[in-house]
Amino acid sequence: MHSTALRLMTERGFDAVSVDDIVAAAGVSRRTFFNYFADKESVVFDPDPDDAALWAALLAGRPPGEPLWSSLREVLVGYTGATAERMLLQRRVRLASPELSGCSREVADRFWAAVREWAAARTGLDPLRLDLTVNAARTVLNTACPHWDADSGIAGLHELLGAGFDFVHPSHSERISS
Amino acid sequence: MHSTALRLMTERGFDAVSVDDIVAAAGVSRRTFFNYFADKESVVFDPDPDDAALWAALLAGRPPGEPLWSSLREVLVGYTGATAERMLLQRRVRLASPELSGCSREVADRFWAAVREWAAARTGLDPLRLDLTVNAARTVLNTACPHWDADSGIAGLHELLGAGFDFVHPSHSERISS
DNA sequence: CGCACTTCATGCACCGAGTGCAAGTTGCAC
DNA sequence: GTGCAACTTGCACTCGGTGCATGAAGTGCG
Repeated sequence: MHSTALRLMTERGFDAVSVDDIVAAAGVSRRTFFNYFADKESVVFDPDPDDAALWAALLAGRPPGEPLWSSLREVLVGYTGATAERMLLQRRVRLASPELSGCSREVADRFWAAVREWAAARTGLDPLRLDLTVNAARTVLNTACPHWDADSGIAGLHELLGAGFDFVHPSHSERISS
Repeated sequence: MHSTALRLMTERGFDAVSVDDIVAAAGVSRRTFFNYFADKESVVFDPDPDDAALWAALLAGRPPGEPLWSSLREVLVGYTGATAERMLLQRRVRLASPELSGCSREVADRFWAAVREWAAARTGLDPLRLDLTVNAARTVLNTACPHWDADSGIAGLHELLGAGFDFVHPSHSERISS
């Protein structure tokens, strides 16, 4: 069902594919679709259920004392690398769906909620600066993706991420996160 | 109609107020509502029609040679200052509407499109870094607002904006925008 | 085998957002 | 008055999304 939906969306674009189209093509009922996906956007942006374990491992694997900003970069590189096919597929859906350009979201909120929680437990940053840092990382990802030429593969995205993380560099994040 | 809608939303929350509620309370037809607002969210987030002139003046008023990052901060301070009542009202709607917490948007896309265009014409930044800078500014605003205690007035927001702009400081933006 | 139990898909009725269109209504210029 | 433009309205319709009850498998067990 998932792949059917994504196929239709890459062919026709997000808005041009209704939920009825998807369930008809996938041979399931409309209600079943909404048992699996919270909404239509979830088809594109929600991670595999077991991705939670993946990003938890990535977060847990960051060496103690590493600057928060560096940790965020590495986790994003690791996560997008491990889910490269999904990222590429997603990119194709976006290219076919100009109406999604206003949607600044590349990975699910659950991911960022986990990141924030992890960062809060790890650093002594005040809440404002903590949110600024995490949201800045999110912005780097969300800004890099539209500039990403999918033909360059996931390495191309990682290059953009690296440049973005170097460019947007919240001050003092190394000193504070020690 | 606009004030009626905002009043209902601050009382009951965004989702708990249907468009039918609004038009019934305002004494207009449902269709007329959608002649004035593109969608329900526009009631909360869209600017006054003549705000466009305001932000255009703010952008045009930045001294030549000023670092892009500083310009963005000053424009945001100026804009939120000039529309202080709206910002405060908006904050109250958000507080009454937990369902809006996932919506990272404080001012309309039109505003940011204008900012981006202005910045593109003004600086020699490559597209990626340009988007990173503008989006970082947007993130600072969107992050500051949830941390804003509306009782502190618009000055409280400006304090958070200042701290945010100081903390998130895209590298070299002074040198490049010269 | 028959029985209970859970799990999952399904149909159905329903709500709310949003659009297209055609028919009015108002007001203004001539 | 007539004509015209701008605005409002009602209506029918599409689509996304939810609550609920039903019913079909599949599983463990005596």
